Amino acid sequence: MANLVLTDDHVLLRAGLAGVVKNLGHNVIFEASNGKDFINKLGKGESPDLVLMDINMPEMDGFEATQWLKENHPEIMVLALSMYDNDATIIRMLKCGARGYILKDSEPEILKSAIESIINTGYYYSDLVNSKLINVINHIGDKGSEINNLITLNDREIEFLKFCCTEMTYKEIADKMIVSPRTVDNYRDNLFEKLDVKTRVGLVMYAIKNRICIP
Amino acid sequence: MANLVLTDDHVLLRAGLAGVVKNLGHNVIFEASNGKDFINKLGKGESPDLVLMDINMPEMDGFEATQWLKENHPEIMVLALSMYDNDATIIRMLKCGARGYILKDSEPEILKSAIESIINTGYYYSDLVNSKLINVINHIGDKGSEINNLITLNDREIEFLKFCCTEMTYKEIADKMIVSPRTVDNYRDNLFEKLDVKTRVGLVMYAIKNRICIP
DNA sequence: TATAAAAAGGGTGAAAACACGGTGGTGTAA
DNA sequence: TTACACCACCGTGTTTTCACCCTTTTTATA
Repeated sequence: MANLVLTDDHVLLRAGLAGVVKNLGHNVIFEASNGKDFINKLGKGESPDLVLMDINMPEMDGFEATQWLKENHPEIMVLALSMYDNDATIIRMLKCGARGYILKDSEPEILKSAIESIINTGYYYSDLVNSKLINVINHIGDKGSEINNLITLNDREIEFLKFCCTEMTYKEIADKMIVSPRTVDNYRDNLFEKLDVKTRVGLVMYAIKNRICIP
Repeated sequence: MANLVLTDDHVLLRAGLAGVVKNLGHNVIFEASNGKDFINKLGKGESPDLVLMDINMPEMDGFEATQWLKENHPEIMVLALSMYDNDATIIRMLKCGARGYILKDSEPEILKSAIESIINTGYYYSDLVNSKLINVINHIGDKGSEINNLITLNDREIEFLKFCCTEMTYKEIADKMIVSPRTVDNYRDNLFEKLDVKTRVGLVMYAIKNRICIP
């Protein structure tokens, strides 16, 4: 029996999770609809053992909220709960301090295992996470591997990627970002190299897969 | 009190929905994880009054399943349950026969209203749906409005849109589709006109928004 | 002040975007 | 039947943007 917090912007999913975890004998001390909401509610009253954390949320996403917990309340553990199973998201979430990562279409049985494992051992490494971790190990040092460049996407590049998902030309993007078109060329070419893509469509697909741009 | 079926590929969300609708005094006769699964399970045993239908599902999506119900079991009503609130999706789902459309991040109160309204009156038109419908009315006849072209996307154009979401050049797409590059130019230009976009990125974003391409 | 990183630039060939015209098959209706 | 509209397909161009190759200047930080 543990004290949990649910953080997800989908009320109905939260209601479902609450029901499931209560059936598993755990206690939901509060629910939050995004990272900001979570931080606000934390501190008032009891502190949770474990947070079930959605990733894609408005205001403040799961990455930021988990990172914040790592820095401010390292004793509170996080189980990431996501719709997506792409490498970059999983690795990034683990880097932010998540103790485990499960998909939203998991069976309740998986959720049960994950919660219990994290409460008892501090971690839950599912096959999904393990396979991604192995994948990372196998690709360390690979030129152009996105895994090596996860953290090296700076604010400027993220901003640029968002603009790439619009119908603006690079020249227009340069105007928006108040830099020379040549600089934008550099942003693009660096990202081509980093993300191992060759066209703007490749950039757009990367941005969407990694929720840099929400379509 | 009505007999419901939940169709969604996310087990945890289904569990949540089940809890919520049971609390509302309704009866969940079975759950399905996608359209195909739903059709298979239908017929065995009791027939539902209402189906809570997710849209984006593997195997067979909510559009197809709802269309199938309209043609084969028009007495079974559908409440669409979606993550997304874009015009095209809502209109398409209503065209397929859905009696209402609510977002997954709705409050349980909304779900309650929707279910009761559909059971009692046959329809649930939320503000969301109404605003989209009004939007449609206001844009009927607008040149380039995607609303007028919802159904006129043919198989060839859909196939082309999928290829647009890759890093292939138009020439390579032409080879794949076994037509002349010039024909591909026409596909593209027609879609520019139909979807009111000006660049390939616009096509990609449309394809993703409308689940023609799943990133 | 050495050094790395960010920004800006020049030039080139390929691709994309846009324009205008043409063919053959289909269906509809005067 | 002829005429018309419609659609899928293909051809020849022009202009703009993209993708990729470099170098130089500016800025930041050790």
